[in-house]
Amino acid sequence: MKQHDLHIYNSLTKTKEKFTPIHEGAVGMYVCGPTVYSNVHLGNCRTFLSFDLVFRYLKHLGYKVRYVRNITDAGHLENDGESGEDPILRKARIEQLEPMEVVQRYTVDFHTTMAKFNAHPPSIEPTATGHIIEQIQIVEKIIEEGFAYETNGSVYFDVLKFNKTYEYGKLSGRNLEDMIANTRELSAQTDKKNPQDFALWKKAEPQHIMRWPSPWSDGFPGWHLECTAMSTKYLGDNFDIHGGGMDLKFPHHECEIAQAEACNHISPVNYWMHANMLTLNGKKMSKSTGNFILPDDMFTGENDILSKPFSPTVTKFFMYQAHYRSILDFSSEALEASEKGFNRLMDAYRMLDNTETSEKTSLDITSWRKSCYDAMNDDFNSPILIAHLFEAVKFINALKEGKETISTEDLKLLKQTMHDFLFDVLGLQNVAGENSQDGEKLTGAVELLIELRNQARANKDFATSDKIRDQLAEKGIQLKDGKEGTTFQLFNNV
RNA sequence: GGCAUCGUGGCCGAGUGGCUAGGCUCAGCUCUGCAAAAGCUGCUACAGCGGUUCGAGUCCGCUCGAUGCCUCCA
Repeated sequence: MKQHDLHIYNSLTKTKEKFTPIHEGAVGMYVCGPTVYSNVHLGNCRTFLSFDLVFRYLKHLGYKVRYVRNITDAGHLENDGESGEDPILRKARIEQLEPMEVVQRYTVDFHTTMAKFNAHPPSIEPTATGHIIEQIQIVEKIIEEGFAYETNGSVYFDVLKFNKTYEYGKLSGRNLEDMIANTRELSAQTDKKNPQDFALWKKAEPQHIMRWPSPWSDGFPGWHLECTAMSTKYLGDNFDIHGGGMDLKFPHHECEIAQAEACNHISPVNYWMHANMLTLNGKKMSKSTGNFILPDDMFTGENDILSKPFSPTVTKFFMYQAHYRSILDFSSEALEASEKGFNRLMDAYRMLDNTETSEKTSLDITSWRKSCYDAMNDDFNSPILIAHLFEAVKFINALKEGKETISTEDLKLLKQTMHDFLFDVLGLQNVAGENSQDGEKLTGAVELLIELRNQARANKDFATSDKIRDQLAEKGIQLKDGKEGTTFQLFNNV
């Protein structure tokens, strides 16, 4: 375990708190995963990448982390009342597929996309449909405790009754009286005692395909239940971290707290973390409004929003240049700025391999390294971390020009630290790809052309030399003349 | 309407009451056959109004504006 002083902003208390896990050296973390009825869009990805950073950093600090992220494969209704359609069923109807075919298709898409972003898979990835029994047991327990009631084969959570003993609304800062006063009801609620009550179990209509037997009816679980069932099953009644998108804070996470407290009489989560939204045109990315971009469309450049394609690692770097609790707006200009910075950062890192060393070091590497940790320890402040990494870039470039010096030992520490943060913590990828066989062949061919060009330049045959340079550029290969010869770089995705 | 968050230089985006965040753009310079690339230097902002304070982007109040949630949503 590395020594650290990690502080996490807790949404429940609205303050940064020192992180102390329940079991020393181990962390239990649950994150709400996607509902797999369509391709994950970039906004969904941001949340999962925010928690990938958390996962990676906790592991980097030496914790044994059990990271549970669910797959919601039983769709919930569009509203909690009597009407509305399950989005998975709707998709299955439209595309004439079995619901589980829909689920399978988009689960695979989700995994493929996260792999492109170089996100670590969670330790356990449970599905809602795989935990129906556990969910039914929780409903039974809540009924037993007196906080739920059955009406016409459906079971609802009695929020008003719960609120007499516990506190409903403490996470999202709402109080029940206000909510009741401001209820806007469009259609009559026949089954619920109160509009604030939420479904634990819903009786299925005859046409509803996804259904399971239960003590109350053939039906399906309410949409807040799966997370309570799976988080407590794999992490215990009380665990360290629960994360999710800001838009899940209410009602989803509020209801999770209520369910868990009704069952176990203990607040389930010590640190609630909420990742903020990715916006497009100033508005939240959202499947239902069509205001979103798909990851693959941005990797290929086939979209109307961006001027060019961007790689997964650049996209991730762009996201990490903003703090996870801030809204981030997505635009072509902002992506381009990040891409240039990213390339500069990677160039500097590569340069460390052929850096000359001296007796002394003109920069305090140890204290620089500490400032990197300080940034991450302050509620995973990746933008500050990246600012520090750019300070190192400046130093590395100065080394090259002989304006600064570094000892062999410090060079090793600098390189190790850069490596740790760039690749282990941020999970970035060096896009060079020199290792493949094709890459070697390409390198050989381009180096030959570079040699021919330099001969032409020596002979002042600039017509030939410029032809080589310009035509390679047209093919997406950029020559870069430096003091120590010419190198080349492939334009991304051309 | 209710709850919450936010408004930072040309753009993006950090900021624990007092000291230059950082990236990109732009300008100048170095390098170069020319260019590109690369490097260096420069560009001091905090929505408005009032208050607390020796001192506020940072705390308090009001005004204006934006966003999220209150229906499925990361």
